[in-house]
Amino acid sequence: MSRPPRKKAERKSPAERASEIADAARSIALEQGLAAVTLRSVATRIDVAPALVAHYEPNMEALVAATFAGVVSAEIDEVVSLLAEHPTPRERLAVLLTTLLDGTRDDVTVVWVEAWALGRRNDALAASVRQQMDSWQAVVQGVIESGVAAGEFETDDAASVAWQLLGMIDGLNAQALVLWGEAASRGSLIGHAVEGMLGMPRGALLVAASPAG
Amino acid sequence: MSRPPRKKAERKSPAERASEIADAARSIALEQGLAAVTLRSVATRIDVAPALVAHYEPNMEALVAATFAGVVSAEIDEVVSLLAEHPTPRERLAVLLTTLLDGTRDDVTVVWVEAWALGRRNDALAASVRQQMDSWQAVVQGVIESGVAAGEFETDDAASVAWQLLGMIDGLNAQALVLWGEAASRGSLIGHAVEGMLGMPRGALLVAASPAG
DNA sequence: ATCACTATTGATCAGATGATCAACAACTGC
DNA sequence: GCAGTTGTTGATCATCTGATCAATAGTGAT
Repeated sequence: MSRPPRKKAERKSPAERASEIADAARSIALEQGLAAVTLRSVATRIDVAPALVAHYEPNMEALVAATFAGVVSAEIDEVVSLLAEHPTPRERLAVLLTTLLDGTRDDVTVVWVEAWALGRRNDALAASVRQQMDSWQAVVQGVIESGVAAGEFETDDAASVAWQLLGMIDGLNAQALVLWGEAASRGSLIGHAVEGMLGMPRGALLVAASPAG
Repeated sequence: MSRPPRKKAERKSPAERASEIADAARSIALEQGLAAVTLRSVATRIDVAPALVAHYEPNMEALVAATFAGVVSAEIDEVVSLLAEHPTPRERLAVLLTTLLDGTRDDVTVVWVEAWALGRRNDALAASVRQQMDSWQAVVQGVIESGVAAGEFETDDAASVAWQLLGMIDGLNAQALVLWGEAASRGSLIGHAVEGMLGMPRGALLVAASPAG
């Protein structure tokens, strides 16, 4: 009862239509997960025939993979610029943990979780996943290395610590996504865990993390 | 070229057939993931008509949920009995981390990851996931509490530490599943993380963890 | 041996999915 | 204006999914 049968879509330039498709795919992914990004769901959202979406994309695997990459790289950029606002490595690490674990980005977490699962049957997506994980790792490793250089952290393998940290964050977010209220608040204890990994005194990391936290 | 067209399935007792179906679903889940557990894949594996599987199960959601629960509860039982072989809480915790992070159970990790994703569209599965997470948490919490009582660990919230620990383990396993060789070895650093969470001296946890490790 | 019971099946449905292609129609350049 | 280019579409396919149901054929009880 809500579909005024679409007449004909406005004719647009390929570039414009392509980005419209990408945007639609992106918002569907964030709202309903990657699995909901289908030929027809994308077409419906921008009020266009399914065949048009197929015309613009080589195949759906590619669109899903590209959508995943877009969502995650946007998240990375956002966090990176947030980190840039803070002077010391300790602060940056604290902000990193806080912002990634406060539940603000649960929609992105859903995308991650579905990407891990779908990636087992979508090679292009699997490649995107590995690539974005590498990007994340590079960001975290950078923070850690600067902290080591500044004498705030202590480790001889910043790369591994970065991987470990990412794994922990992802796991806690996935867990929170499923339990949703049942589990303990994430983030309070991970501080001590990270202190342990980086040879910091107990409580040194999250002291005065956010001004009004 | 490999299907001698099935003639007729042997007639079996309901109990026997039901467990045969459960077993088939279980092995499919471990070999190919939960998403591969379909009416037809299960029927094919036990060489039976799809309708028979439907006859034994109220619906596929239920079978998938039950299969997940079966896989995970078996894993829990296995780990619990492994823990029972070790006397001190510190050893038990070390064994717990080691056995869950050595890659031995990657097939179960796949099931977990797909359960998180599929659970968003399968309520019965979502309920099973929450239930099994609770079971896991209880096991870990028990280890931690015994360690606190023995004066080996230090925390005033064993429940939260258990949740945190599980989240970390799940995340690291999921990560290892995707990267598979690219990432650092899991488990070496988590020891220090856990030491941080439980107020232990650096290196105290994984010393002499496994006899020949 | 015959009968009632029931495990099992083939056929079939409805609903998704991705994908292709000839045809239409709106621009653009001449 | 007219023609060529091309964005767009409807129709249609092939596959996969879960699910239902009347009909068949073993099985155990009498």
